[in-house]
Amino acid sequence: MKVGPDIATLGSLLGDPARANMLTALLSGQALTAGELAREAGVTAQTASSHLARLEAGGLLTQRKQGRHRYYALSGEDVAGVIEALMGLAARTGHTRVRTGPKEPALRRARVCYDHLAGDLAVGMLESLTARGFIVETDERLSLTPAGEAFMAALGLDLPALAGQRRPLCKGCLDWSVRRTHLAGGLGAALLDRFFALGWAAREPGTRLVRFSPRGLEAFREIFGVMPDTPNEETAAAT
Amino acid sequence: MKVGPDIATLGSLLGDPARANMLTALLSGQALTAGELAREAGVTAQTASSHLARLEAGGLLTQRKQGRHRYYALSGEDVAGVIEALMGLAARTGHTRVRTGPKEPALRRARVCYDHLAGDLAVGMLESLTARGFIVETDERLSLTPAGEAFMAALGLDLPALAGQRRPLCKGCLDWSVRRTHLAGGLGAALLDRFFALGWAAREPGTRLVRFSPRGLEAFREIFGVMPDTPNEETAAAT
DNA sequence: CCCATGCTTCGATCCAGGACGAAGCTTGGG
DNA sequence: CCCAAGCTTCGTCCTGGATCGAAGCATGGG
Repeated sequence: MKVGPDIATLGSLLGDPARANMLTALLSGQALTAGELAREAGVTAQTASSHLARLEAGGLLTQRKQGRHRYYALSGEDVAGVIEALMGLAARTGHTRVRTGPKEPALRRARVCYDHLAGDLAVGMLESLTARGFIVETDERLSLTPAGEAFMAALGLDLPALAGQRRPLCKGCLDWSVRRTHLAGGLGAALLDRFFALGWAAREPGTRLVRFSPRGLEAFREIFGVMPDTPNEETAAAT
Repeated sequence: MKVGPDIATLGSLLGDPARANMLTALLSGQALTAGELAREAGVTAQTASSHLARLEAGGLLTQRKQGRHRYYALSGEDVAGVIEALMGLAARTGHTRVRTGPKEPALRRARVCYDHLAGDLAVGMLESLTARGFIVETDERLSLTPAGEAFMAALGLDLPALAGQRRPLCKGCLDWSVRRTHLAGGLGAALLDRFFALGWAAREPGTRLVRFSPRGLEAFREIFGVMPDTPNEETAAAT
C-alpha cells in the first residue's frame, strides 16, 4: 500500500542497542575489527558477528579483510550523518542513556564526529570564527570569507587542495551535546588533522574522545579567542 | 559503557513497518486522526492506538484532541528531517519497498515533503531557478539572489514576511526518488502554498501526492522553464 | 606441520513486543 | 437520555530475533 524507500528495516537495524553501540563507535570514522566492536557493544563474538553481518547486508557497513582480522567501517558519510541526526533528535526528545560513564564530560568537550572535531570546543571554535568574520553564516549555511582563507592558510592548511575536493568545504553539523552547530566538511576535517599534526591533541585509542595537551589547549584558546561558554572549571574537570 | 543520546530506542521506534507507515504519512505535515493512520498503516484501531501511544511517549508525535477525534502530527521539523534522511539512505542502500502501488510514478513526480514540494517537478524547479541565477548554490547551501527576490515577488510571494521568520529561507532537501536536491525551507513552503492558492495544484486528500491541473502544469513549465529530465511522456504517464 | 587466534556458522533457548478480539470510556447527535 | 462513532485498555496468542555454547573455518606463527 505504501510506496517508496523502506524506512522500517533500516530503523530496526538501528533499533538494537548492540548495533547502535557499534555504529556509534564507528562514528569516529576509523575502521574497527569485529572483536573490538563486540567488546564495544558488550556482547560475545558470535552475537557481534551476526549483527555485523546484518549491518553489512543492510548496506550500512563495509568490510575489509586484513590478515585474520576483519575491519568494519561505515559505508559512507551519509550513514554518519543519519546517526548524528538521530542523536540530535534523541537529545531533543530526552532519550539519553541512563548509564553515564566517567568519560562523559570529556566527550561533551571534545570528540571526533566522523572526521572532524565536535563538542564544546568545536562549537566555541566555530563561534569565534564567525565572530571574527572568518566564516559567515547565512541561513544556516556556512562559507569561508577571504579573511578566513588567509587565516586558515596561516594555520598551515592547504586551501587550494581542499577547494579541489568533491566534498563541500564548510558544512554545519548539529552537536548533540550542546544543541548548536559546529564545523564539518572538508575544512572541519582539515582543521582536526592539523591539530593532530601540531601535537595539540590526540585521540584516545578506540574512542571518539579527543584529548588536548595543556599546551595544545592553550594554543587553541589563544588562536580561537575566548570561549565564554566554556569556563576554566570545565577544563579542569575534563582533564 | 557507551554514553550519550539513546539511538536504539529511537531506532526501534522507527523500525516497525506500521509505525514507519504512519510517520511517512505524517510527512505531509498535516495532522491525521488515529483512524486515518490506522488505515494508512494497514492495522486495526487497537494496534494503531498502541503504536501511536508509543510514538507520542517517544516524543516523535504530538497529539491534539478535537471532538471525538484525536489528531496526531510530527512533533517538529527535525523529525521530518530525520525521516527524509533515512529515506535517502534507504534509497542509496537499495531498501525500496517491494509492493509497488499504482500511485508510485505520480509520487515520484510531485509530492508534499512536510510543507514543501518534492519529486521530479521540485528538482526541476530548483534546477531552473539556479540555472537562471535566481538561487545560487555554494557548497551545497542555497541562497536567494536579488534577481531571485524580484522573481519571487513577481510570483506573489511576501518576501519580507518570509525573511522575518525564524526558519531558514532556503534549504536543500535530498529527494529520495531522484537522488538530487530540491528546495525546502520557508521559501519552499511559500512556493507550494502559492501553487495551491493559484489553483495550479491540489493535494490528493489523505496522501502526500500533489496533483497538478493541466493548466497549472502548463503555467508551471512556462515559468520554471524547460526541464530536460522530465519529458512529456512522463507527464502523460503521471496523469 | 601443528597449534593458537579471530571470526563465522549451527543449534537451541528464551523473551520482548506486535497482532487482534472483546470490553470499557468519552464525545457528539438525535 | 440513549445510541453510535472513535479510540483506548485488557487479555491472549504467537512470531521474530537476540543471545550464547559449541563446533567449524580460515590465517599466521612457531
